[in-house]
Amino acid sequence: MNIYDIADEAGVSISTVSRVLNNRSHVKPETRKKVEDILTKHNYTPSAIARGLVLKNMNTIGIITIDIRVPHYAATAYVLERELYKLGYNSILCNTGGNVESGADYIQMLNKKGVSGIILIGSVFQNKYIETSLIQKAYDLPFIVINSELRADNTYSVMLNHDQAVALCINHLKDRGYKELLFVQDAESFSGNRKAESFLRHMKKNGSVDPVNSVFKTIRGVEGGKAVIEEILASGTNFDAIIFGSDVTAVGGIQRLKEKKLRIPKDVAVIGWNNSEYSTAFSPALTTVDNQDEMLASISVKMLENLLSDVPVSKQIQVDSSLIFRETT
Amino acid sequence: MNIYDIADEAGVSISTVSRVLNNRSHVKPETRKKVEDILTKHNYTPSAIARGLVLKNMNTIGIITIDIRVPHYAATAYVLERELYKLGYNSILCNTGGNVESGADYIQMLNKKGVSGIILIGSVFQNKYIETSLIQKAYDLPFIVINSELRADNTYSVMLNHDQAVALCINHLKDRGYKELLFVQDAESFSGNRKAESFLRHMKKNGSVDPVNSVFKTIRGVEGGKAVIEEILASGTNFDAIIFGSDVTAVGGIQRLKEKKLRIPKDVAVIGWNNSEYSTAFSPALTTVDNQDEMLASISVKMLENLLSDVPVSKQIQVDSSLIFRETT
DNA sequence: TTGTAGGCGTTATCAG
DNA sequence: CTGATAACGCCTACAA
Repeated sequence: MNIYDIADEAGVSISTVSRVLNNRSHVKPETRKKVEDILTKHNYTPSAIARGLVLKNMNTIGIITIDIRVPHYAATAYVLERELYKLGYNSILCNTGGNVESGADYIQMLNKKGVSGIILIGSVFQNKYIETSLIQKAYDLPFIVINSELRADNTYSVMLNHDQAVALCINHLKDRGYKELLFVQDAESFSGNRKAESFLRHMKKNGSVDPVNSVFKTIRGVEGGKAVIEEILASGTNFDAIIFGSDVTAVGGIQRLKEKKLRIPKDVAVIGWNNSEYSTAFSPALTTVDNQDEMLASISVKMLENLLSDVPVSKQIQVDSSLIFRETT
Repeated sequence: MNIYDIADEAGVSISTVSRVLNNRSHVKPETRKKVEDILTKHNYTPSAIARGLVLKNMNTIGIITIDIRVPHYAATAYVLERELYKLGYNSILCNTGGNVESGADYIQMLNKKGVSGIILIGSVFQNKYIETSLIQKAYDLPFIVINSELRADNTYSVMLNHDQAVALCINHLKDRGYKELLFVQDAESFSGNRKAESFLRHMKKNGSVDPVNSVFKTIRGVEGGKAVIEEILASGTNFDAIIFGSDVTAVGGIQRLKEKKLRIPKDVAVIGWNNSEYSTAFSPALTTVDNQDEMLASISVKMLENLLSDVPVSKQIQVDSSLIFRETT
């Protein structure tokens, strides 16, 4: 059933059918009614593909992430998809699995499928490869990058103000009387690096004795958290507060700290990051940084919407964070 | 840049270009080479939309779920997307947010965008509305339903063998010497109901004294777990083992049990469900049911692939589960 | 082996 | 207010 069939049955031309379909003016009420009846009678829906061909636009956008199973990414993707849908767009989900080439592939596919734009969640691309090959493959598509950045035209970044967030943590801990702060970086991503750098910068500024040795690295997760505590203890570093790059890692860290008979927050204060389910799932409940996933996602959609209607948009937006106080500080 | 431009530059017709594009035979090697050079020179990729119009197929499939933020669903979606991509399909992600009408909307959109099939993760639709309105909107599309079912033609189900999984739990607990088993249902979904029904059936078969009062309901999550323990305790029911509908809820339950000075697994055995991150994040590590998310997803993709190539496919597939033994039993 | 022409289902531009 | 007709970019008989 296509527009011709409808036109025939209504005894009008396809132009008229098209007009009522897109409810344009310049069509007599009676005619409109007649066509609409037939439309609903057949439960007719126009082919988005054919429309896409002429409009060069399928009302879809691509969402690329490393792995949708990461709760933090899923939270972002959820809001993106829902907001986009409200605006009439469908979302094509792409998981690169951490493979950059696979990401470039996706971009090419998305491009030929006529997406209107692409939103990247996190550090999907981290090397220079991207800035040559990849952007060529879709140089006229707008890219929104959440919590990372791409050095190319028509790419826009929306990110947490990591620097401000870290400052929040440090000030809170200082206020509470903690003096020897540590940061645990549990990802080599853009955000991970930013947090660590900010931490170092603030510590130096505060005249901390040995800021350089106050950052420890581990892998994200409960085990990583346990391991890094061992490492910190073994290093002989003095500390009375630890900021973790994410809640899961913090949870692992807390477990090991407890096993070592260190009381929280009496002996050691702990701050997590993400305000995830983990932060309230166990006792003591984690003081944590609100990652603003929903906000970042909403802003990204708004930005894309503006971009697509030629409304000027700033190249980068940073969103301030807030601390959620619970039992570990 | 389109197929005409390429043809012009190569001094051939568009049919020839089309042939090399789809690497068909019947084209002289030299001609092919010549065209290919120009193709790569311009980094040309054919428009999937135009191709879709004539082929009536965009090589995309729709994935509908209630909420991608649910880890269990995200795990499924991840595998679905990756496997589908290997087969050349892109995935359009849809979150209904629990709204059935919104789900029907999605189906209509997917249909007019020319998806080749739709995969539902979980109990996206649970009422009769679906079976009339919804199926009409896309009656010729194949539907694969994971861990739920739809009463309509061309819908196929892939699900965990809940009955076998529950039997596994019960037998394991009995073997360990536990006698008074309880089941906590934490979702009114298809799976949730199936687990509870299976539990009841097995308990009756085993001649349990009061099977009916051995199922308690709560809401999914840490708080739900805590609450249901209070309820169980208040009810005066005797018990020495509890099977929870999911790990998160079990984790909450364990916390409250511990607070009540009940030792695990000495006084009470606990089994979770999903083998999620929660099951190993805390001590004691949860004995849990493997939900087989990856397997269900893989099978779903395989099924869809067969369906799309007219290979006969069974209407329903059930996958046996296994128990992962840890410290709570 | 290659080229021509028609069709896929819309939208858009002109006339009328 | 309405109707031809030409795109949109590709695939595919059918011809050559």
